[in-house]
Amino acid sequence: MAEPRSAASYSGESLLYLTDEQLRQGIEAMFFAYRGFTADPDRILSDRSYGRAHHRAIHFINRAPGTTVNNLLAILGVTKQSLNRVLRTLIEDGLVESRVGQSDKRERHLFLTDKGAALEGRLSDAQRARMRAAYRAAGPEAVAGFRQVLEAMMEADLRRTYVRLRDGGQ
Amino acid sequence: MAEPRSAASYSGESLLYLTDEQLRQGIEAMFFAYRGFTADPDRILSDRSYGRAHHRAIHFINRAPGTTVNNLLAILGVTKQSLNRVLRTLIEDGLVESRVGQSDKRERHLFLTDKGAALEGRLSDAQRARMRAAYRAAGPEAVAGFRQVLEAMMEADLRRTYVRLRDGGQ
DNA sequence: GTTGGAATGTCAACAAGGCTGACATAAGCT
DNA sequence: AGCTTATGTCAGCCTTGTTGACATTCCAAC
Repeated sequence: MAEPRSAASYSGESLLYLTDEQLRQGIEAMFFAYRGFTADPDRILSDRSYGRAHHRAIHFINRAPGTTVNNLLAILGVTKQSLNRVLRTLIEDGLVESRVGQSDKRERHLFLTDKGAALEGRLSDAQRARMRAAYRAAGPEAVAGFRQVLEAMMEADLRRTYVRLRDGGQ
Repeated sequence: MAEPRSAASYSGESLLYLTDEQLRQGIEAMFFAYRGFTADPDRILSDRSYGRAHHRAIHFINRAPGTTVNNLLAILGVTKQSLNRVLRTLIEDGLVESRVGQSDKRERHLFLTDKGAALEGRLSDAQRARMRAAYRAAGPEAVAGFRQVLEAMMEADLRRTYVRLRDGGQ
């Protein structure tokens, strides 16, 4: 007990929100909340023999129509082989269309079909409904803080991707 | 355009934070932030042939020493077969100790060994360091909002588990 | 022009970690 | 004695991550 705890050594400003206990509560909140976050789409997908990976692909193709496979890889952070398997089933099932690039024929540009857009809508609606309820319960100031902390938690390169998507999309 | 958008139909209070676009940004923030959230522990574990499932088990055994298998199942939300596979390797490797219950000898109470506690420390330190940086960057009000929104996003039964852990643990 | 490297995407095989189902064992409860 | 509960285990399946090998296409250097 010779050394004061770092949180107590600044008397002017309260740093009690940075104690190990507070941080651990935040970590556990993140863990439990993420389960809620994915629960509704998971339920919808469990029928169709699709999983979370399909959801992610559909989401970002909808978000940036015409994106290339390579682009999607960078966003999703998986290997191209892993993504390819998911894309193949989505293409076979007629949810995604893959068009060979005009300028560069190595590239494939990805689009949702009507059927794909329909599933995307169902998944988004469910996920947004939960998000909306949480936002409404917490209020606008809390939401602003929520977004700030999440943004600070991202790895630098993903934060750039996130911001680009956010500012590019409307 | 005959119908006004729901966000615009209340003139007294700004509900602009509930637009679909805002909600989608929140969804994507959650997705990218969770990657950052797990990145550091994942890196540490990738050497050892352990994965995220081992991390979760170790975390909650450390959190509630002496917890039973059934208890842990409820917290983690996986099947006993799945958890058992993870626990078996942790016990074999001498990170976790399983003691038969005194009052009810059917139960197994789980504890971290010194070796297990050492790994838990490394993992927590890494995860807390990122959390601390994010908290510090965002500030105390943002952190309060962050926690509020996460809590509102949990499924009801998990929120109870979360609150019980939070209030029980100091 | 040809050729060699880089970029892009596909196929095959494997591992982790979810899942269900069936079953065994031991212990508590009625 | 018989039912229920807690736990562990085996077998087999699925999703989704991985690496390695390979085909196609583009581009730049020669």
